[in-house]
Amino acid sequence: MANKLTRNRIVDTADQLFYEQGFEHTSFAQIAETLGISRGNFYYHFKTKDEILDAVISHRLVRTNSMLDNWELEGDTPVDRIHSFINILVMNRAKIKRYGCPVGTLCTELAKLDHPARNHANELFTLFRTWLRRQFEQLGRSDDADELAMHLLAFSQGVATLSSAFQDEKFIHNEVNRLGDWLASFANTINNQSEVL
Amino acid sequence: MANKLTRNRIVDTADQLFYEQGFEHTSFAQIAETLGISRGNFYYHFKTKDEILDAVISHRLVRTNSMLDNWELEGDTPVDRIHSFINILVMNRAKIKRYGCPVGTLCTELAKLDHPARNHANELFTLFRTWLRRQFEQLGRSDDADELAMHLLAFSQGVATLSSAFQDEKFIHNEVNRLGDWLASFANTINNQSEVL
DNA sequence: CCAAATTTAGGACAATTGTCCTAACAAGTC
DNA sequence: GACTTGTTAGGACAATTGTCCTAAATTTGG
Repeated sequence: MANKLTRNRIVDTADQLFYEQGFEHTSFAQIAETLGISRGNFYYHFKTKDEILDAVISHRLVRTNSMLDNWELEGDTPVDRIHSFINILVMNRAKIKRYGCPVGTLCTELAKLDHPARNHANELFTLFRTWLRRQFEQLGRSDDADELAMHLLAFSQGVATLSSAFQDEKFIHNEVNRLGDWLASFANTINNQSEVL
Repeated sequence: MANKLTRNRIVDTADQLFYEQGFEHTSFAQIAETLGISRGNFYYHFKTKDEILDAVISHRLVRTNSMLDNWELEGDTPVDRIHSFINILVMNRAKIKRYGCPVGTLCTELAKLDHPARNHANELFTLFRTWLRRQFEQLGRSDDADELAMHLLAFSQGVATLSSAFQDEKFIHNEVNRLGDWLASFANTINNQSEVL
């Protein structure tokens, strides 16, 4: 029990490699080699590749959850908090440009593989969706809070996909600024109807 | 030379399988088996897996190009033509729900694999981008035509990603309607500045 | 109808995959 | 210090991967 350390290191490394190379393209051997441990040791901690995937997803869920919790404590207004979400794109722009969105690309891959862990991975999206919905509700938009949450989520996904394809960080900045303007229209007048789109 | 047929059938089948399962997860053997031809025959037409990928991408480029050309002939106004683009989401909603966007998912996968054919695949995006930009220019939005094109492209990507993750066709309809409203704001007043986002 | 060229079938190849086993090592308990 | 438990190493396993070869079959052209 003393050595939860190795297990955690496996999860961390797998997490990173799955993100950068994709789940299927990352092999047992490569994770072990990256860590400098033997495949036998690996097998002791995880019987199957799917088990690592599950552990990685669970780990991401925990991390994402605590990140969202922090934003809820830090941000004074719902607009501030939504801004934190949008700013992920800017903060992680270098990695997004290279590998896309960690959530979106994983879910897309698992969907194509028709992988059992698909629903588990989708919970990551649900986490963001629910959190965003709550923010919009607090903005007095209870009627279309979920719609707005999905809209914002979709758009950030698209920005990640295109900035990766075109290798363009400036595009991220452009669209984030655009989103900032859009978000500002909520702040100015509570309960007004925002512009279309 | 008479038998360009087999080659075409290989490309068609590979195209479909790459879309539904991903490039890496689709094997030589599986394509051959699906077609009912031997792997040896396969090798006669394509020496490497990358060659098939290139052929598939080229084929998609040709098809996409002629589709865009048709839209340019059919649509009376730029708004009509852009509508044709947006409607891809509705037309292909069933497949998009299952496998995501054929262009986006392929580019994402090749980016993670750091595959030589990456740029080739990205030309598919460029095709749409250039075409959309031209439509917006014809709408009198020369200044931000490219920005609008990228914006629209990004958003459709996001819609595809999320509808696939949440297995939700209704979301596609919602967002397409939203885009319709947004687009209408261009039609009503040429050269007005549209709403943010 | 025969010879040349194209196309196909089927199997061999080394390399890699995920999985599994056994033996050695480490650590703590009595 | 012996013994149990948890951890690691290293290799074996069948299956699958992309690639390549050779021989048979088919089509084409004179």
